[in-house]
Amino acid sequence: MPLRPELYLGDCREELRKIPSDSIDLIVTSPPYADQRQTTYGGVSVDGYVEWFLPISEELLRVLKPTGTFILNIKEKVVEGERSTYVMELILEMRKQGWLWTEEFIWHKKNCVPGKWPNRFRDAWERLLQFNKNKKFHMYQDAVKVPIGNWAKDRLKNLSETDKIRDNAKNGSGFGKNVSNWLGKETVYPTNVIHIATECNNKNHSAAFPRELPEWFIKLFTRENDTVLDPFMGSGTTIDVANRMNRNSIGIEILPSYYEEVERQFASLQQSEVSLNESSSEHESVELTRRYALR
Amino acid sequence: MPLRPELYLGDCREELRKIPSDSIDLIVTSPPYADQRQTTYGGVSVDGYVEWFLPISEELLRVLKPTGTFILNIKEKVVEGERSTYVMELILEMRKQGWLWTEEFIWHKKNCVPGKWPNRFRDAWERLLQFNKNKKFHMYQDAVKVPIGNWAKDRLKNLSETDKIRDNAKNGSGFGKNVSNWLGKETVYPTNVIHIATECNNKNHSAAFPRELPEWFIKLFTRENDTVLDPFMGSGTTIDVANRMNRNSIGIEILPSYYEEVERQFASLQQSEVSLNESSSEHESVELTRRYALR
DNA sequence: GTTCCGCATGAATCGATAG
DNA sequence: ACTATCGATTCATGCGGAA
Repeated sequence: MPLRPELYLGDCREELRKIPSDSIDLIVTSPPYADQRQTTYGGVSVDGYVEWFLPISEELLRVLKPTGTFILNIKEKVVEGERSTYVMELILEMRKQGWLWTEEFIWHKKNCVPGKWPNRFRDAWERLLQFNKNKKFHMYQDAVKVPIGNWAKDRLKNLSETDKIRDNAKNGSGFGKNVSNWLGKETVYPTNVIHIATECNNKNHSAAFPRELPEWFIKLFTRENDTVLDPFMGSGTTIDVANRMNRNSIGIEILPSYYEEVERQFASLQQSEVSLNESSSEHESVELTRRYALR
Repeated sequence: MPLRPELYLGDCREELRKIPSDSIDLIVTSPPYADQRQTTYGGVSVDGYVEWFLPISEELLRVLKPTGTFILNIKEKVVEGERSTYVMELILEMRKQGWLWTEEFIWHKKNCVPGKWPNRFRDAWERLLQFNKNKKFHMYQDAVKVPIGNWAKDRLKNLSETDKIRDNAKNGSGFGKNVSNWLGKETVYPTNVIHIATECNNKNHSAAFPRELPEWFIKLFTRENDTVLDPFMGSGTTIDVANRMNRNSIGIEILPSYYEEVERQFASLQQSEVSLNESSSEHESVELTRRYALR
């Protein structure tokens, strides 16, 4: 029986109050970065960022289960030639709230934004900050093991010289690969560097971050029927991935256009699932298995 | 004619005073992390780390040229299940000293230490913090260009009409491109993620970083005959690389065993130079005299 | 069914110019 | 002097239609 996401339209500072304490297993979110996405969101300034975020993180601390995890995707921008310090300040302040700053994963982007400047290179990484309420938390490491051995050797053989120079570490990546290829291969635990590309389709809009990112953290920190929360839902990537992975999901979005789009998406999904159950179309289930490698 | 490194035995808090102000083009160093290498700097505790480092960074600020760069390789350790915050606190304090925190490069380690812990994965990255005295500094970006990706071979083979003119992004993001400008392009600028392997030669050195790391920064931030400083020389990797790249180099090391080893290494190099020096130019000997006068 | 190939898309930043 | 706007610059990827 498919789970249905719980969606809220509104400012998460308000909407979060409707969520019971100690009820969420995993929060994965990518809030609007300072002075970014001005066209869609109001645009939180660099100076006021920490002050703006702290009431939200306070609520997130309340709703998270003691064994749960909060993954925050963020990156500071450059201001007058310097990296801003608001992310560091945010970490320090969140610790005062009671959060533990457990780990910092790195999202190493294979395709980062282009551009050239006289005194800096393109920014190819973002922070994935892990916060917890307690030193003990649920982590299902086996769920994200990646293959190694012959598989990696064969793959490396086919890479160009360029690729060998720039990217021949397969240990930290390999997400989203077809699981059937891994059968019979040895697997190892990944590292704290996640090396994947941003999604850039040539359609109307692309996702905030690639599906593999929430997928990886959902695998790592939750099991089926656990609950995943994204207080900055956007186009609903995290919620959609969680839903397909049989997790309960809660999404909050302040922009009606995004909210309605996600709502439509799940309404139509519900429809197709009904017909799927009736005709049990082979093609659809293969498609789902291939794309998300779940279940 | 080969340059000779200038070596100091002692605590860099003292030894740095012997170096003239505004004389260094690049500082690349990997200081002992908190609670590591206890025998050398007496085991700097996590709590006292910032306090210990600030007098050193103060001196480094003094000796660096206005156009120079300071690259600090550091990573916070885990204390009681949490990442320590001393690196963030250090950045904030160094900014108060007058340093600009220009950029944070990531060293993505291809082969990181093996191991497994119940609630964290292997640590596959370290920070390479870039600090400067001014917004304008020397950066020789062309010296570190890397081969272009394979996509270019096919992509640039036959250009479409839109490729031949400037093609602005449809969404008003401000991006645009003129692909025809790329014809014949074989190299591109790198990103701020440096993806190289740790060296695993079985020498009994503790935690020297791979030669490619200082080499990359020396290429990027200095030219020949510029001066490179490593106040925590260790086994002398940075100094040796700088020397071979025809940069002047200054190394400070507190441990006699390390110091003597590096000195021996360059003494033997000197031997082979003596025979060459009989036909040496005026300029070179003047240079050597000046260097030794500093000691 | 595959593979090939064209194309649109970026959580950007700097410096010059205008108000 | 100080702020706001605008043009220039850049590269790897996934998608979809064609071969």
